[in-house]
Amino acid sequence: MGNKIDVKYFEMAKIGKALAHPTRMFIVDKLNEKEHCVKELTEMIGADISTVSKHLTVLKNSGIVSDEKRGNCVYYKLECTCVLNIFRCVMNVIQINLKAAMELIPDNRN
Amino acid sequence: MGNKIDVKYFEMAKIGKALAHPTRMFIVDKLNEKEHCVKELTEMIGADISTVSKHLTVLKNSGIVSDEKRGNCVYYKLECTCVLNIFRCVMNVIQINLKAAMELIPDNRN
DNA sequence: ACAGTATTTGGCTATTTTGCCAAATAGGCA
DNA sequence: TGCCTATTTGGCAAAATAGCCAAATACTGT
Repeated sequence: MGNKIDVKYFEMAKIGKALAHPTRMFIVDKLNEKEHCVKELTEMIGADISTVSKHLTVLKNSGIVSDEKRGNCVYYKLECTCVLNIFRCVMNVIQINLKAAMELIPDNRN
Repeated sequence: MGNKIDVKYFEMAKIGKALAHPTRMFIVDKLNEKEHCVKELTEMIGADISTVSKHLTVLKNSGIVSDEKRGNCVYYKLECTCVLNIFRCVMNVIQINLKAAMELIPDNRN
């Protein structure tokens, strides 16, 4: 790969990677409302619990979420709420894309 | 994969994926300053030009950058400047992570 | 200690992503 | 037209990611 890329960009990409999966985006969105344990998230997602656990590990390793064990369960919560800015921006990009796509469609008033 | 994940999160993850590579983070950072053609970026990055071209295609497909052909060259520029918020947030997360890491290191005043 | 619940880890396969090379395409200019 | 530069595309091998199952781990309550 490119050998002139500063370490900084690898760190940044690590956060990008953490957000590069629908399930993880979903998790971040849910944790925004309130903390959840693995089992709760698993039920919402509908995948194997080991899969969900691994997604949570990815998010934790990137620093986006943190976990705390209480009793039988491990609760995850958003560590950095500025991630929500990312959400807003992402929705913005999607909207821009959508608008551009609409313009390609022939106007049906003609 | 999880069958209960809304389409919305797939769209969001598509943008995450676009930012999930050091080279692409680098490109976004450079395009923030000013537009660049593929050759210029390739020289900065130090990879094969076809590789850089493919990274740019990924960014373009996600809607983050746009391209314009002028004469012999194709110039790319940031389409959605709100991506810079993502940058700020990402740097923020990195800083938080760093601080946490520092606290693990035994204080050398002792 | 034992059973039950919640979570993580190991292992394996399937899929996706990368990155290089070579070839194709496009525009500028003699 | 023919040559040169810039860029994209096709193809392929290497690497990274995802998701499931089974097994290991951790904590609760009996």
